[in-house]
Amino acid sequence: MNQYDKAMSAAEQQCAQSGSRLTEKRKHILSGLLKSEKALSAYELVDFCKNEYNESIPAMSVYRILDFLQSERLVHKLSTANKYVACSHITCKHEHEVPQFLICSECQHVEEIGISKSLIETLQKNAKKVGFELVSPQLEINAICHTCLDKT
Amino acid sequence: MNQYDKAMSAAEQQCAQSGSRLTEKRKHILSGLLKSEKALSAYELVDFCKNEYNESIPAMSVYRILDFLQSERLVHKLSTANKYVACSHITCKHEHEVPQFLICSECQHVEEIGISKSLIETLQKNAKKVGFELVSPQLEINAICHTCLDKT
DNA sequence: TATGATATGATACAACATAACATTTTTGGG
DNA sequence: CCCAAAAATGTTATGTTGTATCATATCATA
Repeated sequence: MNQYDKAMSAAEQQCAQSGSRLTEKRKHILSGLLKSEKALSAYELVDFCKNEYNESIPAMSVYRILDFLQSERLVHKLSTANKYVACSHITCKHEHEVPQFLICSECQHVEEIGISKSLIETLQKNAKKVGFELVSPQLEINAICHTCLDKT
Repeated sequence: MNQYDKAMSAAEQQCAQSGSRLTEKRKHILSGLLKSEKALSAYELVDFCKNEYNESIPAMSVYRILDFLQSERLVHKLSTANKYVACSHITCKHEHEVPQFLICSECQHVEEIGISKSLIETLQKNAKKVGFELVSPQLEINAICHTCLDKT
């Protein structure tokens, strides 16, 4: 079974477990994110569904579906880009770590990595110094991927 | 001289040094950010100029002025919030560090702190592992400030 | 099959942002 | 001092992201 199918079936499982439904439309949106190299905007997902499935989903519904997928921890929102990505760890069993996203400023390619406990502790300590408590931090860092670096 | 005046005069100096002009309108926008507890959107700055100076600046101009102020390193954009803040270190002489912003999810209060060399190195190393080079990273972390924590 | 809960549709609009072109203001050389 | 070039700002239109509200459809089950 390839990565895409694995992710889809893991998503099914996740929803079954939480007693929610992974409907056709929700699957289509998730599939768009899984198949894409880049993070996609809600409106790009509207286009994807039109092109791939000849299905017209209103933007409103896409936003709702994205909210649902985020609540199931299947999708992340990149707030710096106003775009969405499938969680890279859908197929993992272990608890999700605090996610960190590296976003290529050139090609928009995104890598999701975990943050080590010690790094989080450092961030927490620094935050505390100025009177803040981290809640559910998520790091988004703009960088350049090696593919794009090599091109220049 | 109070903090506000210090910041303004440091901004003047900075612009003089780089051979650019800190016009009235640019000063007004910067003053809005300096006086505000929170990060402000471009449109909130339009309102500020109307209220404070009875001056109607089109949104377009505010965006241009914000671009200018950012290029002079007097202002930062918080991409997660689509809002803008005055740099906390306008009055410092030393080189600007990579900035990190703690943003209160409740009251929108923002604290800017520097990131230690060692923390940056760690981030850099982690990025490299997945094929990315940091360029000019900026961390934005959503958290809760103690004032808001105490309220609940 | 009726009922309530969940999911989706339709319409309108708010908030953030930029493109393209026009006008005004500033500045420095003749 | 005046003119030309450069810089700053104005005007208008439009693009992009996101939400509010109310209507309708679909599903799960008693």
